[in-house]
Amino acid sequence: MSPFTQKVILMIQKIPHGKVVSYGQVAAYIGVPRASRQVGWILHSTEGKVDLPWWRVVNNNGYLSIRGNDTYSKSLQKKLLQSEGVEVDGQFHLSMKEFRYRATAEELKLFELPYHYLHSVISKYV
DNA sequence: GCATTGACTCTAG
DNA sequence: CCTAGAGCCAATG
Repeated sequence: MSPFTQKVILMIQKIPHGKVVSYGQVAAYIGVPRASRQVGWILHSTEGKVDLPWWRVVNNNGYLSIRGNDTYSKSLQKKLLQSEGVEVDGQFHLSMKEFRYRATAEELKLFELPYHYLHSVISKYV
């Protein structure tokens, strides 16, 4: 397991109950701002193998973008989100404005991001 | 090493 | 609000 993968997992595990983040946000928070697709890729490849709140990761416009139709599906993701208070509509859409988790500098400390970069990603997700 | 593959994102129109 | 297209980069074979 690469350092990148470990950071992705760690970041996802920090998402609080009842909140969501986007794939790109996870990537940005660990210091690789354009690696959103890899975050999705990792989530797919580790499904069922790693203990992490995968359902709290959605795309940046608020839609659930999990692809699976069987065990891991949009329906399951919707159910899990709603069970923790996140409202998801019939189009599998939710309000990022309302439910997005915003990390603080303190919470991102372990990723050792350069000072100016750290503050730019924090201000990016207001 | 090279090509392919995405649970992505951003911009333009 | 929607669609198309380009860019993205870790993981795989």
